[in-house]
Amino acid sequence: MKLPPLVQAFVLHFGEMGSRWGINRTVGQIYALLYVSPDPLNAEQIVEALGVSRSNVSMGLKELQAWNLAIPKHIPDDRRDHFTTPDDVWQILRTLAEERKKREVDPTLSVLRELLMQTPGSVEERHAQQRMAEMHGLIEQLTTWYDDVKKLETERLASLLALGARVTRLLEAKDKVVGLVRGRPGKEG
Amino acid sequence: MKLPPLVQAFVLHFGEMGSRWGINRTVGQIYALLYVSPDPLNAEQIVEALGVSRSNVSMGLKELQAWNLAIPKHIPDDRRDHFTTPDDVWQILRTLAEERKKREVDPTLSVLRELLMQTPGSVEERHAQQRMAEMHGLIEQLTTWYDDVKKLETERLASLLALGARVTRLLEAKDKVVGLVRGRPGKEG
DNA sequence: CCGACATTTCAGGAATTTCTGAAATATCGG
DNA sequence: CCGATATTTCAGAAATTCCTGAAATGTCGG
Repeated sequence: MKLPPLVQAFVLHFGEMGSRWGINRTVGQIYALLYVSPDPLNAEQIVEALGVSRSNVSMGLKELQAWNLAIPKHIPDDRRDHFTTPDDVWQILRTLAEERKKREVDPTLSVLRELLMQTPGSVEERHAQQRMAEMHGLIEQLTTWYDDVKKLETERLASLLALGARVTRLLEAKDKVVGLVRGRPGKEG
Repeated sequence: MKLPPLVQAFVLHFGEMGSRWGINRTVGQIYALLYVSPDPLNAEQIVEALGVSRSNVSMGLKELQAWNLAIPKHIPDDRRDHFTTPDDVWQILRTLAEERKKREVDPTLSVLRELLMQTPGSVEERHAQQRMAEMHGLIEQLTTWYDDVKKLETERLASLLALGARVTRLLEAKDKVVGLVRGRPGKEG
């Protein structure tokens, strides 16, 4: 691997973190490399930069494309595929959230739904089902919120983030004034 | 593994998902089992329920404790350690977020900070640093928001979630009325 | 259809992670 | 301190995941 020191450090870090993020080292490194690269790179350039096999790069790029984290960019008069990462970091965040939800949350949600349909055959199963219902409720609430928030444009999302928890205070104030929660007064004393 | 069908299905699912969550099968299964169990379980009971080795359970429990996802419960007149999961699913969510942040985000944040301190030695490094700065900015904003929000009690967090993206509309309305953003008028036309 | 080049597939070896059984350590009542 | 019981450690076996090189497949201009 022959890369400017700064880039190399970044790439190596992403490789190491890979396992914690549920991707493998090469995939992490390829992503990092594409992310900081000023121009789209082709597979051969990645091979040279990272010192891994051509086939490994091919598989890594395929996985990154499945994650929508590497996008092919055609370079005129060049038959080889070139790749970049989406350049807007907010878009990357959305993509990441979407894909992780799809892979890590949705399957569990559907299993929970299925199990909650069944009739418990014992006290233990009855209790287990109650716990599953709690988990299901939480996940459903989170995903509903997520589906809702992901539609926001970057600018609004950003300003919402910037507001942080202060948002509650604002809402409470507003609650009192406008009677937002359908006539009920504010909750806190 | 001899478990009521409902429980078994749940446990097996968590085992399978384990790899996607970055934990191993046994750890996932132990967690699932404890989660749906009406009473705290000791290591031997887990061994019997899951059909894995005693030592594996020991290691699994240790890891879950490191994640604060298994908590020891002392049973009177019994020398053996018994374990449960925290019962409030919201608390579990917080714990999970906290631990994942610590393991998956913080190291990257500190690497980024370090690399951003260095002086770039070429145009490529200059560009790479700019990209890193973008990533750093995003992560920092997210963690600031997270630090802020995690202090909210469950009830407020829940009602904030329930509000979802509608929160922006409320804020815009309020913005216009109260002049929240320090005298600036609302942004959209 | 051919030849040149680009990419993908895939069997099997390498590396890593997980799991086990045996031994070591810890903790308790007496 | 002893014996009984509970837990942890850890070396190596088992399982899984990752990576490579070779072969197959795809794609283009001519």
